[in-house]
Amino acid sequence: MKTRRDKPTIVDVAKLAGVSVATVSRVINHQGGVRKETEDRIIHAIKELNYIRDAVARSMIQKETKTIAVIIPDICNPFFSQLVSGIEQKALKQDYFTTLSNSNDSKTIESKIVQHVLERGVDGVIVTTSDENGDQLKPLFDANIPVIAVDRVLKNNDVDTVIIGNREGSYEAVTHLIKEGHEKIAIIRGPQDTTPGLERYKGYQLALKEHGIKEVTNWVADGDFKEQSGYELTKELFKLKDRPTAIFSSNNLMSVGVIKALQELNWQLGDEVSFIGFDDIEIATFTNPNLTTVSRPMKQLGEVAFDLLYERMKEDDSKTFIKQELILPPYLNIRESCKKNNSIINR
Amino acid sequence: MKTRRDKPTIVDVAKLAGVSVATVSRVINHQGGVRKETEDRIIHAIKELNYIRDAVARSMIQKETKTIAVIIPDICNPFFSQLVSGIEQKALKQDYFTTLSNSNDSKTIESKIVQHVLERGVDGVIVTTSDENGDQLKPLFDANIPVIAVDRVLKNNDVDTVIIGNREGSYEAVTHLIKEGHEKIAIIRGPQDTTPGLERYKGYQLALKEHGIKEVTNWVADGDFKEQSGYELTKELFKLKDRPTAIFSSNNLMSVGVIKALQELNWQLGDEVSFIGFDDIEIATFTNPNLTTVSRPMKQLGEVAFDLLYERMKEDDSKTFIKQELILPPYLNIRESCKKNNSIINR
DNA sequence: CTGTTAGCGCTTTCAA
DNA sequence: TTGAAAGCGCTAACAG
Repeated sequence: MKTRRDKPTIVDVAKLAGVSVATVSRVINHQGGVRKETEDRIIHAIKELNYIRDAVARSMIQKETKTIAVIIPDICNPFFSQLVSGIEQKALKQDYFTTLSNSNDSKTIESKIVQHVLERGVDGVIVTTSDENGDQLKPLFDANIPVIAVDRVLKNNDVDTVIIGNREGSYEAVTHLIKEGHEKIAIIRGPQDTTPGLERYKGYQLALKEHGIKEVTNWVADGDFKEQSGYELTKELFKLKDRPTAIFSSNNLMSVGVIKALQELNWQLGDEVSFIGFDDIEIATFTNPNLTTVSRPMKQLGEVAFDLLYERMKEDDSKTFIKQELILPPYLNIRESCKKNNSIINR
Repeated sequence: MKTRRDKPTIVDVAKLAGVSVATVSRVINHQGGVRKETEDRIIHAIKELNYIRDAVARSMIQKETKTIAVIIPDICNPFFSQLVSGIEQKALKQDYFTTLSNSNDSKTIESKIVQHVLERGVDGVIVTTSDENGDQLKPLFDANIPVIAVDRVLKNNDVDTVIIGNREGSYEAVTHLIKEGHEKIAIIRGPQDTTPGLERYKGYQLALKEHGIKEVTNWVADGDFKEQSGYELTKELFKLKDRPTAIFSSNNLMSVGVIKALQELNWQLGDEVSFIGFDDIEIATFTNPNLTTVSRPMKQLGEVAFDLLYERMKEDDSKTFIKQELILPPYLNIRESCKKNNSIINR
């Protein structure tokens, strides 16, 4: 075990310099009002003892934390990196410090994080929860710490929320496909018990309906937001006698699976089948043709989230809470994978 | 301004439960030896007041915080995500909590992070520094907090270090190219004043030398580890009367630039020019042919780093410090972009 | 089983 | 210009 007992304290310095601790404290904190001569003696003693003031003891008195905590479910997902990046930048401008924790999509871990965050003290929290029911965040509410939910909602809590228009995004994507002449459009759905999974499907349905296209059961495939499911479901679609002429994938990971399957099947992207995926993805510009995607302003999402949090932190406690919900619009990143192509349409 | 002065303390709980603080402390820390009935009363009081124990005050006494800080230069770089992921997992097993901070490759910010980390208290720090000179980390050393440098060295400090064999990696890559029949091999270098930049170049030189191939100035291009430079330098190489038959790129971002340039130039990858890049990259399996890369076990890097840190944290201070330096081997991820291809070699 | 009390190392009145 | 002393919130002997 480490022993840090032998570290010199302010008392040691005071003794060596022949002054009181108060005086030492004054020079350490550059508060002035100390005779030059005394100060020199103290500084000398500090050097002599290699004294370092204990930051922990200090922060016990100086209560301000100027710190916010960010909790995300997957640090390896580039979307969250972007999000955090946006938060951090804004925070720094207001002189707030950001600490990041990764729940790894585990409610248990998220719960531990909350505990930790609370014990060490923060002024506010921004969270993309691993569980939209949100019981694990209750201690934060109890402690009256401002919380902002981002990208995922908290179903049973009155919490400020910033999300992206899921339904609008997929609606636009599918509409675009339709405008390009497609009618046989498949969707690879995400889990229907999550907001993004459900909402993106609803957007799909809406687009079809508005254009008088009937939904075909065979073309609605149920994935789980993971790469493998996109891969497998694409292979299923390929087997169909009546193949779709376009595929809409509900998230980035599944898109990767779709593209891999397409390559293996030799199902020509852009030529025999069009594609749009929800969420941008690094490989988008390296496939041939490039992938059209529904993109989300992740960085902006982070910025907005911080702004909202900042407002809450500055606000007086007594003010009655009125939940704010912001929905940022996604945008269609039109590249080549969904271009009108007569060889598809008229075959 | 928020007022949180009124946070309940252990004294409040004690009062409400009608016991002493000692007893409250006992139940908080699950030390046992408290009558069930009393305990219930205390727990009730804690709930009632929404009491959370102050970790800062606590760690003033119990010198352990069970928390480590990780400092990285770029949260958006997937390599660091992987690294952190490795650290976190190991840490969790030993019941350590990980907090992550992003210096954004700024020495100033890194310095602030250090200050913050010190004030809130941690048992150890793992850092990929933004500045290999490392003055900004001095306060950590002064405070005698164990520090592990990872992926980047700290030139002027005696610090345990875990890195990947940069020289070996590029040596292997270039050797592989040579074995495939290439002699005209270009390198896109990184900045020569950074360890990775320099070392990777040295590996390149070594491989050439060992196989009796003379280095050609025209084929040594100076990049800056950013995508744009890879892109531009590839275009320069293409203009050469005597074009190389293979390109070795010193990092992931530049590789992306190289591939983009190749596509634009219609300089056929795998057919007219072979390619190997240092660092794996998501697009590797989406180009045609797939990209061969020098891969690094980032996750393992993180695991090893934590193990080392753990050792240091458990160690007695009195032990004289002997710097440890671990170098993990990279490995060649051979895919298709460097296959022997007679149409290249013998033209 | 439970309470009293002495710190942890520092900052900050209040006096001198 | 300096010092004495009261905490910050908690833990850990030591007593009962």
